[in-house]
Amino acid sequence: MPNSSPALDEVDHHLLGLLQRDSGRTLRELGDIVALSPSAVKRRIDRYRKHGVIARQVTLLDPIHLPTVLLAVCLVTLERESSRHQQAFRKRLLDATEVQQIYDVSGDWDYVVVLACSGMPHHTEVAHRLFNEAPNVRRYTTLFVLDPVRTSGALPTRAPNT
Amino acid sequence: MPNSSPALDEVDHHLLGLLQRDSGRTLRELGDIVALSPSAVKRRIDRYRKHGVIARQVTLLDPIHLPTVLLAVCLVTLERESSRHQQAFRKRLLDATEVQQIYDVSGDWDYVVVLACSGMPHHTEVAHRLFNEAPNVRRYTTLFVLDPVRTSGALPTRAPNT
DNA sequence: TCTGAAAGTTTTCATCC
DNA sequence: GGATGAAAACTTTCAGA
Repeated sequence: MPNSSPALDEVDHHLLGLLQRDSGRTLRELGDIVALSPSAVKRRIDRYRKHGVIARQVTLLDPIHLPTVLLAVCLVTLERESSRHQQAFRKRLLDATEVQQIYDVSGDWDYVVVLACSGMPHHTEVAHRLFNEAPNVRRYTTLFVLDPVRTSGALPTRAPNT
Repeated sequence: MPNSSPALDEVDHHLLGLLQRDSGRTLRELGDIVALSPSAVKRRIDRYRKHGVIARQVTLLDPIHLPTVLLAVCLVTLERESSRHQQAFRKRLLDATEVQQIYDVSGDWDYVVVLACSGMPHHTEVAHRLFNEAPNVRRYTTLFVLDPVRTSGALPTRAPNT
């Protein structure tokens, strides 16, 4: 069970926004921006980590500079929504390194899955394994990414007018 | 125009994989893993940056710990694919902070757009502004995210069997 | 291009407010 | 919670191979 996070104040929202856009700044730079000492900034960041608000820090690569990368958005509907089958389907996806994103959604489809493969043969193999061979996929369609216009963004840490 | 990247060797693939999963390691830790001195690791990372392979370093938040966040995947088809209208549509999306991801895709839809809003009223307002008020959106559908099973992943830096 | 060491910064931590 | 300052750790740079 995740820790219930204490309320975030203005400085927290500011810091989390800064960190989501660029995690390369030093504690001093962050402190200068939010008017706090480096150690005060550190204590806050340590708290976000402890409470799980911060999941992790990563380096994002530019797909444009990796010409072999073939991104695809797959829309999937399962045969039955029994918990057991859902779990099996999810596990299969989570175990595949090619699966960039998985969203369990409501609406016309059950899942949105973003695949990052190295070329079409790789994609075909992965899609076949994940979707055709799965016992409970009713239907799926693949939208190949022609241009990854934006591939990551920040999450809002609070309500819009707060 | 982006620099054409020189070929990546084994160590490069290894390093880029490590950095994509966790950018918090020190040069020494990375060096221990790939059997290189800290300065050799640094020279390589500097090179990735210079060539644009590394886009940026960011902190990822856990949507589960931001209970107000409402994620949605929107599928959009435009009225006409004229370059001018495409550009206007893209600019609108790129200017909106709520737009997490934008994929220009082939297939049943023209664009896949991931929105991160703070609650349903916010989402409704954003979707209305981006899709209903746009002059060239023929149709769109919204898949609300019930569970963000996985929200980020690494890109493959090379072909699968290389 | 690597290593290893020196110089410069940043992070960490103990202490006090 | 926050500030400060000193110690530890890390990054950066550069000479030498």
